[in-house]
Amino acid sequence: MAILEPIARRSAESLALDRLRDAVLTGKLPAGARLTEMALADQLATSRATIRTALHHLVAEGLAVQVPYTGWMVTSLTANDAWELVTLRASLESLAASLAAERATPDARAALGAAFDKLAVTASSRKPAQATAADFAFHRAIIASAGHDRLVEHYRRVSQQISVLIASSNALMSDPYLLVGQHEPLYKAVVAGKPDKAAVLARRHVEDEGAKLIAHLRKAERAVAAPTVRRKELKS
Amino acid sequence: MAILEPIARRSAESLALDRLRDAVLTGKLPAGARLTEMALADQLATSRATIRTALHHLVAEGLAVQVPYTGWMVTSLTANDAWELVTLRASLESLAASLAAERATPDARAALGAAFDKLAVTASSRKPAQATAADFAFHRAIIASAGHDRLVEHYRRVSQQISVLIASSNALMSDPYLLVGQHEPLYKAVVAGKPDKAAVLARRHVEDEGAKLIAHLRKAERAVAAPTVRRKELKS
DNA sequence: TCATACCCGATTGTCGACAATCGCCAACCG
DNA sequence: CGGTTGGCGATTGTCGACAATCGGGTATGA
Repeated sequence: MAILEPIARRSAESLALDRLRDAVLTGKLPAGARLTEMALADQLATSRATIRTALHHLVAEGLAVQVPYTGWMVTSLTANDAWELVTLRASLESLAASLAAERATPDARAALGAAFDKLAVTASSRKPAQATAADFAFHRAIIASAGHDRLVEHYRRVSQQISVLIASSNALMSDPYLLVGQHEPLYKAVVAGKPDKAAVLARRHVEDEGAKLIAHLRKAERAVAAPTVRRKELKS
Repeated sequence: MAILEPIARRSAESLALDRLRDAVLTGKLPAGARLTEMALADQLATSRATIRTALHHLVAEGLAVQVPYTGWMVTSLTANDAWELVTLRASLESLAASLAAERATPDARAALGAAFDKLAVTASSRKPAQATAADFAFHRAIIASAGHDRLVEHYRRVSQQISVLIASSNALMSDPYLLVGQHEPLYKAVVAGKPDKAAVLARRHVEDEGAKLIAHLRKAERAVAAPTVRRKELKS
């Protein structure tokens, strides 16, 4: 019966949001960039109203901020923000690991195994970008295995901002070759169904990696006198 | 010098958001209520655009949901949602208690003490509504003491939904007389500067209270066949 | 030379109107 | 009589125009 796929007719708002989110996460719109409604409306060939709701969603996702009567800009994050994000992520991921170990379905276990295998493959191939992607995907798989919709949503908000942080700071993450060893204990604890151990390992892993990121950012902050973003840099 | 307060000229959007949030949290707009832009625009005497951005914020706060081309409605929560909210709140509050115990400033400690005293007073006065308010305020004080802006934001989102849940279910919370004893160990652990103990106590307290709420909701769900909200009930 | 007041461009805030879409219901056909 | 199709009312999605507000620059005066 089901021969034809449904054609997804999506609203312009939703399309605009996807474009904007992608541009931010890939760094095409760098942290701190000013977003003017008219310019975006021109570029995406829609009206300001459409752009406006897309920007509201972007703010809800933590990727942009709005200052009244002045404008919108891509979230700009400091080392202190990084600390906030890491501590939050550690708590959320710890909860997810615990739940995943406790109540993961066969499907979830399979997805988790696939994500871990993918991580192993990309890690040995030594391509940093792919390895980082697989790293994030593995963590997302753990979150998904928890069977907790709101947790997914909160985690998404936090991890997306961390993505921006990493992209905008050229932070060098761990050597891909080490990735497998860093994730293996957590993976095993989850599939072995040991909630408490999984929770501890998840927290420690996130905090360890986070500590490197934060240290990197603190050093960078000391090096440059942070230029406050002013109203001028429009640029077509 | 500071004799006159600055007059806060706020945008209509912001005012509308406040009205809507208040209506939801006080139950004047009950869970599951349909929100039509035109009706709200009429009542608040603004345009649909203003209402729309306010509704977007309400969604971001977790108090409403939007279904494309169909409408907006006040968040309607099930027992499973309650489980999600409680587990999340426990993790967030545990983190907050740990941080608060570790790095709370004198100001924060003072605020915490005031909140606890207020709780003790209202608890002995046996006015359920005030006691519940003081309960929430005490927990908010702990979150604030953590010095973690994003944690405040995430916690707010979770706790507001729990408020809706409690208000809409007439869930009877603990006897006010017991409130002090339930919070005292946590309070002492925080001001004594014992992060690990505070974290454990916070988690346990939230989960214990949450278990009661969830049990209450499960029973209520079994009793009534949940009526699916349809498009009809408009009501002027 | 410095402080003050004013003006001006840029951008968001607000509005009303039109188009697209959805769910329901009745008419229709087998 | 059951199922399908088409239309209808209601609501959101999208648009362009005008008003309110902000920040910076400039003229003005002592």
